[in-house]
Amino acid sequence: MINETRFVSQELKARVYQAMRELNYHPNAIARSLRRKKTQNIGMIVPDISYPFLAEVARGVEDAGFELGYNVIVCDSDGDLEREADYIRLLQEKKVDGIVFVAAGESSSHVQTLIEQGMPVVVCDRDLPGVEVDTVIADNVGSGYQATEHLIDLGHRRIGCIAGPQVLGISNKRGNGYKRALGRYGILVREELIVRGDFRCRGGYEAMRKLLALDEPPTAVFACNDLMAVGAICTASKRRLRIPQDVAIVGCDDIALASFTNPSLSTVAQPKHEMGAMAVEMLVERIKDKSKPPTRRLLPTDLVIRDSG
Amino acid sequence: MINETRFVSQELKARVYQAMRELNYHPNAIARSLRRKKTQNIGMIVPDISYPFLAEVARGVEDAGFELGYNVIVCDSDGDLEREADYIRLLQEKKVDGIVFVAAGESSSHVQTLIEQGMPVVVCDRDLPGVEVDTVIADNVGSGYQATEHLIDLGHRRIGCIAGPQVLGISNKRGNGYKRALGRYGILVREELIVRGDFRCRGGYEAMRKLLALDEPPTAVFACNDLMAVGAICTASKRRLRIPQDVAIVGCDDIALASFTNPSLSTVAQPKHEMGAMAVEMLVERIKDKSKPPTRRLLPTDLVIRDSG
DNA sequence: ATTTTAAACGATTACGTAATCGTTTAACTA
DNA sequence: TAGTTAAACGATTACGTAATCGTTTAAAAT
Repeated sequence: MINETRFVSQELKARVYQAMRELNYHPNAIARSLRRKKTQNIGMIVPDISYPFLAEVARGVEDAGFELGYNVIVCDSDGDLEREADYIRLLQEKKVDGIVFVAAGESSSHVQTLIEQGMPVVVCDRDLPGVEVDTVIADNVGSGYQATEHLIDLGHRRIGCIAGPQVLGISNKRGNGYKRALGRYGILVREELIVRGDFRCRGGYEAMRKLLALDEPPTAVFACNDLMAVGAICTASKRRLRIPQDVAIVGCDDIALASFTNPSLSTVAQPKHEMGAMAVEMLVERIKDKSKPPTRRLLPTDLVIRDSG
Repeated sequence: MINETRFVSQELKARVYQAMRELNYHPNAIARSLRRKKTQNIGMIVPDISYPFLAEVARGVEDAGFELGYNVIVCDSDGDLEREADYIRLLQEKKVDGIVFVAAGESSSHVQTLIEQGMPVVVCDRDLPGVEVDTVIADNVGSGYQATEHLIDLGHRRIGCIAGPQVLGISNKRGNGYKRALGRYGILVREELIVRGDFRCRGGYEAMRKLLALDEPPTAVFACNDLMAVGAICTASKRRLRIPQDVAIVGCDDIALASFTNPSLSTVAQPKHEMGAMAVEMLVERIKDKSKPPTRRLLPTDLVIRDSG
């Protein structure tokens, strides 16, 4: 009938559609979901949808979902493992067909549990160790490497790094790329040149102050995301340092504002929208075939050279 | 039983919960929705979730939804009325309990239709003319007024305005506030001092170029949002103009970055998170009682004076 | 002792769809 | 002409819940 499951004569078809119009009939997706055992809904769990980077990833998820016939239930875990667990339970009860997962913490237990219960999951933007799960991620090590290599190419040897919250954690691949580039070019990694930030402007601002307070401040700085780079530029400007002559600064992400900072920000562009869209594509593949082996996609990043370094 | 609809003895209760644990039983929200005729889901229709302002509003919606027991299905209309209509149909078929609506265009026909069909709706962030609907909105006229009055207080008389896409449309309340402030202080509104932008950095950048190209450029500029203000700062900096001495600039929104531009951006802070949260609270009230008269909440804004003006 | 009342719980049914099964009619083969 | 096959469609049932109705048992009232 309506769902083209068998042959229906033209005449009856016409009469049915006519009646649908007259009665203002619209299919009830809830009843349909109950019967078909699929909802055409997917969940997206993120630490904070208002964080610009994730907002753009979410937009990619949304766009691909629309294209492929899925609605997206967005869940802000707020970096809170308990709230994350609450949302996971809710999404399971609401029978979403799959989940795009941007983890709140380093732990992989939540995803592990989901997988074991047969829920299709794609982990997005971060690696979770020890879980066999579809993953889509940007080349973060490569990003740090690209940025640092660029600064080395410019002649810098004393290069600082404004890292994320956990310098040693799995999260800081970008910091690892920084170290690898230094090593590759025979430059000693100096721990005093690596300062932690909080991935926001304020953290970059404070971190830059610490770097500039060193006896021998760096001549260039790689900030592990653009927000912190903006904070770092702010610090340098207040000190009346010229960028890039006195300190060069390179960020990471390429947020929309990066072209319009003062000076404009050199950065390593991340494929944010693409990452979200690919997560959904992989998720739909997984929904279709739950038995195939998990894949891991590493998306390349682009060095964008502007005026800050 | 589980839903506390009648008395059950302690003993049986214990046995039931025991069995639930043993069988790993979890209620099926789809079946429950079908039976109860409510889904505990709400839809949020926005032009673009990756636009920072809307991302923060969405976060407010998400937080209040979580608190009140609702999940949020986010729908990006992408400013496209057809896609908006598609999403509306989908949300209706999926039987969301209500919709938070940030309209794609100026037309109110979509909302009008929703209302007529009995769907609870709260319009957020923009007024839709001619529809009786719950609305929560920031004081945009007041914002423009506050910003402009501040510039007048600083002694400026020749004040430019970087407006949104439709200068005359209902959308540009902030521009109207600008005009009202000028009028209030007996300053003539000069059309050549009002330039349209696109609400993004690029548009602010271009608009500022136009303003500076005038025979008599303004000594101060009110940009109708912060992204355009950042673009304007960028233009002024490239021209080696000092801010605020040569041109003062005031923005609107107070995005996270506003404290870290160079110089830091004076702006009119909008209650973004609060607006989203209030939209959900109003929506839940509406869901409870569909017959009460619609209300309109006007949220106050705050002038934040920093270094740019 | 008999009736009344309430506590406690089992059993039935509707929600709106889609898959399955079964029935009618016509066409086609032997 | 009888038997076979397929086209076209109506009718039944399951999906998992919650509201309603009905039944049993015990306590309370007369």
